[in-house]
Amino acid sequence: MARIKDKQRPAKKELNTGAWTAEEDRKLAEAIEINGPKQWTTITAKSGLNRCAKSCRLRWMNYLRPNIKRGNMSDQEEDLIIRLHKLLGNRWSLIAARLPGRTDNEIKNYWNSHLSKKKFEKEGLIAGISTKELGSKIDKKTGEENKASSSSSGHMDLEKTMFDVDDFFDFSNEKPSTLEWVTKFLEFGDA
DNA sequence: AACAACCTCAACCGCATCAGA
DNA sequence: GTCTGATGCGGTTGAGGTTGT
Repeated sequence: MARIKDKQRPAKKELNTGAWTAEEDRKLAEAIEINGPKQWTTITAKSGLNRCAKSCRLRWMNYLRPNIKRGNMSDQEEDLIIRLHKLLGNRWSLIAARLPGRTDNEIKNYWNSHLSKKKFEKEGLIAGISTKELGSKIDKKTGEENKASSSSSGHMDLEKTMFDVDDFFDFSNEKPSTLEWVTKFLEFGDA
């Protein structure tokens, strides 16, 4: 899809922006096959694509990468996202790392369009707020709670009252001990 | 059928962090 | 230690599709 904003933006190096074509996808995939999904500046240069490295990386990560799951989220996946979001907040890449085949962008979009609303509906019912009233509490565009109407989101409360997630554990690697802790946390949520 | 309002999601932007010189 | 380019991440945008009136 072509974006007006991108078309209007002055082209610094006449780079292509906007929606990717099938031909661009093919060129990018070929370049990655040769060079591997690293060194994006090299890939960009060798592919002959008139795109910036950042754009190529994003396209690969969110669309062209093998084993990407497309289509609806399963109930299990949805449940996992909700729990991980409660635990980690908006750390989409970390959440995506626990959902094989899902991208951070996809999870972020899914959260903003589906789950944040569900969350507020649930919380609204508990707090005695009708679904209609929730409309004014939730930002129409993002589905997030309006800052003016509430001081903090659910996960922030958890972080403030219990511990600092950043300090408490590091999800940047795949250590089995870390996974074990998270698994225990999630099992605890089931009980 | 026509229009408006709302929703979805691919893509971009700005910033932070990392790595090498 | 610091500079610079590359990479990664989260927030945001907006075109196109869908649903409601």
